[in-house]
Amino acid sequence: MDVTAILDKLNSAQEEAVTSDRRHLLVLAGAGSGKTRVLVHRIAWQIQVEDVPPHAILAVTFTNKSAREMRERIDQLLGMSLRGMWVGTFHGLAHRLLKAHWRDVGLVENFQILDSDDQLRLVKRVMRALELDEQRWPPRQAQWWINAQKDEGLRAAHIQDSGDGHIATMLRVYREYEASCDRLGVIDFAELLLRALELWRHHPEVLEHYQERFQHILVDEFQDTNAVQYAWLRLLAGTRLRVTAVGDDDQSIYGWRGAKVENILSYDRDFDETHTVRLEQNYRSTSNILQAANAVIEKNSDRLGKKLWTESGDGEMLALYAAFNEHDEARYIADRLQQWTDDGQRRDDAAILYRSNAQSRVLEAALLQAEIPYRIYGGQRFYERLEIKNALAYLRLMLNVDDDTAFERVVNIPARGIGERTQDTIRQAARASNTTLWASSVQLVAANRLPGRAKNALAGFIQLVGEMAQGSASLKLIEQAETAIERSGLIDLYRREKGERGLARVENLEELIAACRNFQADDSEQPILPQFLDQVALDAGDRQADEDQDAVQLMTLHSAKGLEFPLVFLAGMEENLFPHKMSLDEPGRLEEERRLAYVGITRAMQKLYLTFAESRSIYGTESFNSVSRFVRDIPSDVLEEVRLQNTIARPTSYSAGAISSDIGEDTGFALGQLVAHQVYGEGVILHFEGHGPRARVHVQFAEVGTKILILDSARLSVV
DNA sequence: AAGGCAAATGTTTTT
DNA sequence: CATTTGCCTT
Repeated sequence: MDVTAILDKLNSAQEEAVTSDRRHLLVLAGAGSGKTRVLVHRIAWQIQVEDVPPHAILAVTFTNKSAREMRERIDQLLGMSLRGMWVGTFHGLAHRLLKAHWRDVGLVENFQILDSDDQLRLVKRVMRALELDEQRWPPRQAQWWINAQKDEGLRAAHIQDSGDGHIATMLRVYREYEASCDRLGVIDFAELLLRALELWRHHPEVLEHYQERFQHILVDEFQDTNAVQYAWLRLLAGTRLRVTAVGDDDQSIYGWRGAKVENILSYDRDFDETHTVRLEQNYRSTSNILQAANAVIEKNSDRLGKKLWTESGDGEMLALYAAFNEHDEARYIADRLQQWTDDGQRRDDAAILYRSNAQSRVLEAALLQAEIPYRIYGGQRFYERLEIKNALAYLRLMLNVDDDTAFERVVNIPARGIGERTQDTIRQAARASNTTLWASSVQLVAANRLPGRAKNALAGFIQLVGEMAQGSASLKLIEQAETAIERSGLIDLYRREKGERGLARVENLEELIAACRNFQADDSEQPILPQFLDQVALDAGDRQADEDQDAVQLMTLHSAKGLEFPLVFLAGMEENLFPHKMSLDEPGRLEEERRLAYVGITRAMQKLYLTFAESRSIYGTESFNSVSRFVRDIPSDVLEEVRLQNTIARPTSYSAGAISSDIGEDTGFALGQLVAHQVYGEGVILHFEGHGPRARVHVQFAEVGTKILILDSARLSVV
């Protein structure tokens, strides 16, 4: 076997990782160090050199995107398709297992997946049934709590009722929620993983079967595994399977979602015969950028420790822009982007990253004004949109009229006179006779136990769905989707909806049809619709953005993980915003913010701009934050501060809002001068900044504190 | 049952 | 500030 193709172009650390023959392997892969490459090449190594059959390999990722990418790259490298190899997300694999072993874990055969939106609805209903005050007990919080327990592997029965009011209440909701899920035959995302774990725990024979089948497990983004995923892996690994874990403790940014960095920190304790390889050579960024990243992350404790380096040159300095406010910040970024494209660069190569979504508005406005095309990532995902979920609910009903979740969702959409009252009656009847909403509706109509109007409306619905379902199993997927969207009246409903919104909804429904057209079933023997619905439930649907236009990318730091851009802006580098004020009190959470900063910095390949605003309006109130501590951690020899007209070396400290100043010679004012403002009253001039029309002045007012004003428009008068 | 208004509320979100 | 939510009216 010629192994040169597999080892070709790997550096020594990468090669060490690819070829390691110790039982377990931990690859600590720094940002931009060729992590996916190592994973893919190691799989190729196992198949071609170690003669492991593809079906004995299990590769686990977190996102569908990376699963797809991995599969593609292996196919490419080996020049063949590896049928039989399992590559998927934790959730996808869990789903696959549960589909095969539903009986063993107490599920119904056609169990449905509950997404977070459906989950919240169900939690709400449960809480209403328990007569809990929604003010006092926000359903979102209960949902959060339940998921947190599940992520830790705790069922309601495992949790001790400490008598504490809060926990006791949450526990009651959890119990009821569990019961409801069982009754409805639905499972949420966390439950997929938990059941898959219980499958191993309670069915050794099943576990053994898979332990015999697989020889290698490879896990990507290992730092993001939660307690259940980790336990699942350890059980599967048993004493024979070999595990390759690839991850970066410095990029663990999902702790708030249950991810445990500890898993990677304690890997070689829990798995014996472990070899650890560090990938520290970076192929992405300039040396200056890496220096900044290293300096920021070094301040964290509890690291396994890594230092990125590169063979490429220093590159450009990092730039820091101190904006007067968020609008100034946005305008500055737009200016730089304009220049970038004027220099002949692609907008696609530039990204603006921020801590929270709320920051995107102002940036958008500035880009719009500057006529710079942009694309926003994040926000609502395709399959989570209202109109899409409604269409899918009709599809689910066509497949199975007893799908209560779907029934409830669309029984009155479009409005057909089946209001809250009628629905309540149906629910009660269903519960009383222990049957589904559909069955009890049929009974209620037949038994004439509803007011005339409601009865007719409900009978109409029953007939409609019945007709839609009729013979639909023999139709093509796309025809079924058309039925769901048109016959249900959904499309007309949204066509009538006025404004942008209605238009967008109609377009989205058309998009759904297109998705059906393109859908490829895994198993062509089986009916296609259920396969489509399952896939949709587990795939958020890559955010539908028109890829064709060259556009600047806007996204949160979290969504930027794994991506890279020649030009990056990190906007809003301010205390309280980043690190976010919610994370300030706990050291652990602060460290996660720091890792987020590290992730942000390491996205940049050539040029990195850091910007912050001295004044920022958040939710209507103005706040003055100092520059982020993460900026202050960047060594001054790789960072230069940008001023409006000229560039000066970065001052050594930013303490107490000290901003270097130019003297406003031609302004008629002097430092320390007493001035008056029409609104703020009297104050003292502290600093001048900039020149010409954008010159700013810092004034300490007696009554309202320090304000930064644009000199031209402030209309200050000498006292 | 739909539409209008006031009130509440606002970190990050792979599945 | 701006959007979503829930309550209330017709």
